[in-house]
Amino acid sequence: MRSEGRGRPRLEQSRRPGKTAREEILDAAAELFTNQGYASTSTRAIADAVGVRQASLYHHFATKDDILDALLAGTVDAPLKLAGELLLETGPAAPRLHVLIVSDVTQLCGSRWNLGALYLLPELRVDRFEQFRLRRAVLRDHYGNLARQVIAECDGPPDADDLPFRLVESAINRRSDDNGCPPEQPWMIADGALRILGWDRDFALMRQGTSTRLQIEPVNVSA
Amino acid sequence: MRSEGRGRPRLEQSRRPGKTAREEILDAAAELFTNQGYASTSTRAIADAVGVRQASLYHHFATKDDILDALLAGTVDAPLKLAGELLLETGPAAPRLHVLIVSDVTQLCGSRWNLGALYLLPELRVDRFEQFRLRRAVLRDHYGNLARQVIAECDGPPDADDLPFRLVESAINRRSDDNGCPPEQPWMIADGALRILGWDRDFALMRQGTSTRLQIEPVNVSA
DNA sequence: ATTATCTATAGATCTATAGATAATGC
DNA sequence: ATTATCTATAGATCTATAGATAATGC
Repeated sequence: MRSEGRGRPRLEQSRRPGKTAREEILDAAAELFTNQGYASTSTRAIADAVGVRQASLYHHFATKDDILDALLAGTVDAPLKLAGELLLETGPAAPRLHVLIVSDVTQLCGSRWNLGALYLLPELRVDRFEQFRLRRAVLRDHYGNLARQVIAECDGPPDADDLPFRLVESAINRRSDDNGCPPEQPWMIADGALRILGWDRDFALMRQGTSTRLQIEPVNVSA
Repeated sequence: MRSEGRGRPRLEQSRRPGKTAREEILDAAAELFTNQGYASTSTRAIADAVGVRQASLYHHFATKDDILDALLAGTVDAPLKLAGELLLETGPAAPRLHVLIVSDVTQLCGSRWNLGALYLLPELRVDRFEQFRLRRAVLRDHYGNLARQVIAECDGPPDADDLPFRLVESAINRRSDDNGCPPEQPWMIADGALRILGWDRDFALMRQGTSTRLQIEPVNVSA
């Protein structure tokens, strides 16, 4: 995979996807963290999965925490950016929320490893990960913002504003329980989020609009 | 807390709730596992939190895994029992699902420690915890069963049958993110679950029936 | 000279076991 | 005798650092 580079050659051939050693390490760590747990995965195990010596990891990451942080940061950036853009748009909130959800759930279900399963780790409660916790809280707040607009538009239940975010993240649990999501998962969750906010109009039309905007192949409404 | 018992006296006084040493250990472990993580919590830390020597734990539990298993088992028993009973009843499914959800979410939000946060631990993927995984899968299946009945009754979206279970467990995430749930959380989730299945009738009446059956004080419908 | 790897290891754990000890129960 | 604790420790880790080595770049 890697062409021969600068430093001393490795003893074993590279087996991981990734153009750089850093990417190889992140891929191996993601697999092990999601399948065996963060604290239960030793730096030795990561190194073995990459095909380098344990100490070599420390040329690329100062600590084990830094590896986890790099993985987590990568999962919130895109959703946060999209949510920020959608919040600035005008017009009815329902289609914007629908787009955000389909995009996020597609990402959560389709990413190479189910990194979302690490979001609830008690290990993240320390200072080291405050940055990540804050960014996820901002994303949650953006969801709440859009949700409250939808509720106002449909005269829906005022308390339900946190539920769309929770439904989106439930894709993580489903993927973990079933070793994957069904292809319709993003649409199912997006429709469900609108329904739970009191929106009850033409779901087929809504899906059409979202699939056009995201340039994702649409999935038929099943009801 | 404990009256002087059979064996050699402890060096330190007991500081934990629990009538037996076993209960004290479980309480300490629950606090540490949910706040610092399972693998990151050493048996020494548990022993310190109880006020005994590290080796003394092994008189009550053969391994650290056994402590976790005992904690997890305690969280599924009651929901599983109630779900089984409700499934055997006849009549419309919506009120039965509503009762199950209010009961389960009340439990998830009100238990002393947020043990649900351990459900997604990758560490549970090993044989040792198959029993627990199976029981949780059965509970999920019961939810799916009731959900499909509601969907049939209301001509709701057929794909949504997994979502009530996911909404219920989202209370775990909320509790983790906000260090607690608002008091209306069980009702909000129960109503939301029905709504997402296409049920859209008198929520106030439904809450009334559930609160009567569970002998829980009702919470006003906010919409 | 710089870079990325390697070997070797310090020092700090961590789980679990062996066996002694100090209570109560019979 | 039985029970629940204690002390002590074996043996296996685990993270991170120090310093050597083998490439490329200038």
